[in-house]
This record gives sequence, C-alpha cells and structure tokens, in this order.
Amino acid sequence: MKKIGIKEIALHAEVSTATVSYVLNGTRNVSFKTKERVLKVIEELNYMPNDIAKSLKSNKTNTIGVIAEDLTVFNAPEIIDGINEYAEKNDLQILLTNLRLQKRVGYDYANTEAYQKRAQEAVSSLLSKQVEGIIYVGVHARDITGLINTYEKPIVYTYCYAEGESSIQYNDEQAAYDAMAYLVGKGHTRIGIISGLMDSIPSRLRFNGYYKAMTEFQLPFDPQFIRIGNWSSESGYRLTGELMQLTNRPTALLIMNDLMAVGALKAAAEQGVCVPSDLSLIGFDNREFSAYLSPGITTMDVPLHEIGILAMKTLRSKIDGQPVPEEEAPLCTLIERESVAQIEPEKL
Amino acid sequence: MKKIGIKEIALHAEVSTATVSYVLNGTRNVSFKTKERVLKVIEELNYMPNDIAKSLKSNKTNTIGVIAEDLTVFNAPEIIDGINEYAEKNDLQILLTNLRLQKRVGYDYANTEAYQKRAQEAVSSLLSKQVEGIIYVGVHARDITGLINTYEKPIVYTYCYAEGESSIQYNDEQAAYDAMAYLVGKGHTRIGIISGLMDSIPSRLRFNGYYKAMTEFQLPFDPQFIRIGNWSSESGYRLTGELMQLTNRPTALLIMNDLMAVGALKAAAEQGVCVPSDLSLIGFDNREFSAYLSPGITTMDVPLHEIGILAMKTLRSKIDGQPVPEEEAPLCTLIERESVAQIEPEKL
DNA sequence: CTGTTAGCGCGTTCAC
DNA sequence: GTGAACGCGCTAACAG
Repeated sequence: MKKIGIKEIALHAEVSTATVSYVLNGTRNVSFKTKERVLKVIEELNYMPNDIAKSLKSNKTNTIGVIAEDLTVFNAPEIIDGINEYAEKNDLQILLTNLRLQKRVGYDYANTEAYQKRAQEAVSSLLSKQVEGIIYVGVHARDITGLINTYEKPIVYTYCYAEGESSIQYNDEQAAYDAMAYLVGKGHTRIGIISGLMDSIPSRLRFNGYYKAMTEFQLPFDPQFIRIGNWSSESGYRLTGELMQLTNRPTALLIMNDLMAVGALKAAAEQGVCVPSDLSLIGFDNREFSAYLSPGITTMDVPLHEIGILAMKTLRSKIDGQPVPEEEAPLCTLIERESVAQIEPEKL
Repeated sequence: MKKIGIKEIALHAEVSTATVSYVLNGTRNVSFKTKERVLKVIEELNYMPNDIAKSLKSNKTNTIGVIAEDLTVFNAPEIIDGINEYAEKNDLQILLTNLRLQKRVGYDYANTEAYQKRAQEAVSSLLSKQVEGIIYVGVHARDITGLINTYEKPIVYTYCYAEGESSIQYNDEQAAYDAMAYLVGKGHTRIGIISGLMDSIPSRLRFNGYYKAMTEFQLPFDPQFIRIGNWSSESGYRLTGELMQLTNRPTALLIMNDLMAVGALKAAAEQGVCVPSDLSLIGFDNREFSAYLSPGITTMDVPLHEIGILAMKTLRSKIDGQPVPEEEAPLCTLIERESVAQIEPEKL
C-alpha cells in the first residue's frame, strides 16, 4: 500500500496541492464546493499528514524533549504524567529519554562523569530532532550546573536545578512547617528531626521550616534531637534507634522521607516503642508503600503532578519568548494516616 | 545566533554540500585532506544535524511511538525502561504518549468507549510523526482487539493483546507452578488460591499452573480453597477472611497480586492468624511495598524490564520485515522474603 | 475571492 | 569532488 500524500489528493480531487493545503489548514478561503470535494477524497484515500515535511518548512515540531534521569524512580512517572496532561491539552508531543541513572551508576550522584557524557548525548539527540525545548527530571534535588549544554534552547529543570536556568520548586519550607504545626496541634512539643543529605536543597529548606516552627511555637530546643540521615531506610533505622536511647526522648519525629520513616518504624518496633502511641512519625513523599504499612505513615505529599504541569507552562513561555510568569510554588499536602497520635497529657 | 546547516559548512570549507554530507555519513570516500577540512569547520561552527530534513528524504525517523495506557501504574515505568535500554543501544528515539487511563476513566477498563477515541488519536498523532512502529503498554492484561487501527504500521502489545497482532507474553503458568512448588517444598499441602478477575489472561494461566501443581504433587483438592478476587486489596482481605473461617483451612495461599496479599495480611492479623507461622502467603508482582511490610511478602517478580526489551526486538523485526524470532517467554522469578514458612510437621 | 504555479526548507544521492 | 533533483507540504506571488 503506497503512501498517499497531498499530491495524490490533489490529483483525485482535480485541484492543485496548494488548494489541498489550504483546505487542510484553513489557511485561506476555499469555495465550499471544492472544499467538500477535497475533504471527500481525503476521507476516501485515508490521507495522513506528514508532520516531518510540515516541520521542515515551518520550523516547528510541536515536540518537547523530556530527559528523565531515571524513569523508574518514584517521582518521575508522576511528574511526567503532569507533563503529559499539559502536552495533550496543547497538542505537544513528548520525546522521552531515560538516562537510567540509577541502573547505570547507582546512587552515587556526585559522580557526574559517569553520566555526563550520556546526558549531553541525549540533549544533542533531542536537539537534532528539533525539539522546541527540554524538561529535565532529576532523581534527587541537587545542583547540576554545567552538566549539559542546550545551545540556547530553553530548558526547565525539575527535581534539580542549575544556575541561571529555570527550575521548578515547590514549597518545602512550608511543608516542614505545616508538618510541625500538625504535630504541635496533636500536643507534641519534643519533636526530633531526621533529615536527608545536606547536599540537597529540600533538606535545607525543610530544616528552615522546622526551625521556624520551633521558634514560633516556642518548642524546647535540644540539639540531640537533630539527626542527619542519608535518605535510606537504614539511616532512618539507625538514627531512630539512637533517638530512642535518649533519656528525655522526643515524642514525635519529622522524617524527611518515607523510606527513612520505614526504618524508624522498624527501630521503634524492635525497641518496644509503639507507633503512634509512644512515638509519632511524619514522613515526606507519600510513597505508595506508606499506605500499606501498619500503622500507615502520615506523610507530606509532594505535588509532583503539578510540578510537571508548571514545568511545561514555564517552558512554553520561554519557547514563546515571553517572560516566565511568576507562580506561587505549589504546596505539599498532608496525608493523614495512623502514625501520629494525639499526645496524652500524662505523658508530658 | 543563526542556525547553521550543511550549506554554511560547505561554504566555509569551500566544498559542495554533497561532500559535507558524505563526510558526515561516511557514505562515500572523501580524500583525507578535504575530510579534515570539513570536520574542522563542523567543529568550529558547532554544526548540529537536522534530523527532520534527513528523515524527509530518507523516509526513516528512527523513532518508535510508545503508548502507555497509564504511566503511573506500576508496570509501565519498568517496561518502558526496558524499551529505553534497547532504544539507547540501537539509536532509536521514543515518542511517548500517556493515555492517562486511570485518571481519565478510573478502573472501569471494560468501558472502552471512554478512551478509544483518545487512543486512536494518539496513534494518528504518532503516525503523522512518522514513527516506524508502536509499542502499546497496557495497564492490565486483557483483550483490546479492535481498539485501535495502525494502518499497517507494525505494533506490539505488552500487558494486553489484540487478535492477529504481536504481543509479548511472559510465562505465567510456570510462575504459578513455581510458586506452588516452592510452597510444597516448604511442606505445604493444603494450598488455597486467590485469583484476579477472570477476564484476564494471567488469571487463567496462573490457574493452569496451580492445577498443574495440584495434580503433579497430588495435593488434596478442596473447591472451597479457590476464591476469585478482583485484584484489589479489599478483595484479598475479604476472601482471606472467609478462608480463615474454614474448619480445615489452608496453610498457604497463592495470591495473584501483592495488593490482594496486603489485604490477606490484614485479614490474618485481625483474626489472630500469624503470617507466616500459621499461614504462608505468596504474591505476584513484586511491588515496591511488598518489601517494606512486615513480614515482607514473598512474591513472583514479573520480568517487566525484559518484556520491554522483547517488545522492541519484536517490533524491530516487524519494521525490518523480518520474521519475528520465536523467543522463550521470559520467566517470573521468586523473590523470597518472610511471608512463607516451613510448615511444622505437627501442624499437619 | 478562489485557484494555480513554483520555490523553499535541509540534507541525501544520482549522474557527471 | 560537484551540481541538481528530490522528499512533502507550505505559502508567496500571480492569474482569472
């Protein structure tokens, strides 16, 4: 079956290719009669436009490149889902590149050499395909300034950032503050914190929220309550274990991701500390597993979907050469489950 | 900064565009001297090829369309990761469409009308972009014959199938059989089963494996041990509750997905049945949460990554007009965790 | 206002 | 090593 193009349509409808093009795009008036005739032939021959040819002339591909550092990491699908939602509504196509960072170099994000070459190749490929812009989806919020060069093509970073480039942020400080306010509302005052690695912006911002709540609610400050984890379940386990050994231990823990909260749950169980009656936990990320644990982990849901949409909006503005609209950083939302209890007065 | 093309290169290197093209593609011998000169200019001017123009002439885009029914459903990222691995190795690009089926119409897969139009639009868009083939990633293994028309372009289905088209299968029967063999090896004989919906091929195949093991190992057959669930955690909870009420209840359960296994765990806990000492459970899917539950759920891991790779291999053969090589259906692998115990003789 | 002719975009490739 | 046609659809310029 031969490919049929605009030329065949013109032939069968006994008009010129120009007329067919005008009918197709509504670029100019075409008499009702010829229009009908052309449309009928298009229908009959099952014409399918060739966007490649179209793009060559128009210099527009309506295609956005998406580079995911690792598609199988939990945040990526939901961010891309947001990207897809926006793309669908705006007739944009997504050219996806998956760097497969985790599988390629494991968790050693600092070792950029291991994937910088591949990342730059991905960008070059996308640029060759004439994408109109790129969205980069990191695995882990960190600085990747200088990692890639897009040769002036607009790029928007999510879950990471680069100096001088747009990146989408959400309100991490507020999230931590909200989590604290929630714990305080439940009667807690001795609240410990287990952070993620300090090379990450979210860690620092969440600390800000923590401190802000500490001062605002005039909570007792004990430096021993502050622990630095590394995002892993193991670190949550170990640090919670340590915290439970303190003589005047915290009644609640703000934990910067659900993975560490799992470790905390395990440590508590092993030490005979009951969650939530003896120890309340609040995590971050709203990972799927958090709902299935017992107790279910109360957690701050990160607005991944919205981040995807915002990234597209921002990118679109840059592509169109418009100023990027200032948007409020989206908020995290508290997902209430069973890992936080109202503290009973006699325990204080 | 003006876009520089092959013409500028030719100009600066004082050769014809043809020569530049030959240098670029190695399509023909070019004298060492001119080649050097051309390459130097290419380097200096930072030339980037325009794949759009290339594709127009060559009629090859090296692009594969991927339609995911829902990217946020657990199987999709891993299948696509396999697709990506193959794509990277073979210099193929991925044009991704996410139907967002779950968010669009929820779990009512039978209601095809709700997304058929969108699915067909997605196909048409991809065809307009001149993809060389399409991979369809379903959310749920079922028959979608007639849902879409690809107008002769090759398509390969994963996690669903359509009559007369290629689809990638894995060995579900063997998986169920292996799971049973594992339970038998642990001393179990009274083994119940909680299936998924019977409109799904995996359900039926896994039943086959179950029956095969039942007869081969000469296990006592009790029709009451067979329960039909609907894949949801709730159904696992309900059916396990019922099974625990039986006077001569099973000592182990083969459960067709981890979600129902979570429900089973909950039902057991509520009825004071201890997993695994009183009841062994084995699930399917190796969902992330299965590792974090206590006890961790022993489960059959579905070879999603390999399915993605196989889909690409198959598609490639079809694109090249070669016969699709007969490959062994990949196997599931047992992930041993803590939900299965050796049965103690006195319990029999 | 409706329809046509012809050149263009950019890289490939045949014929010389 | 080169000139020029070509792929396919768009669109400026022109004609009726």
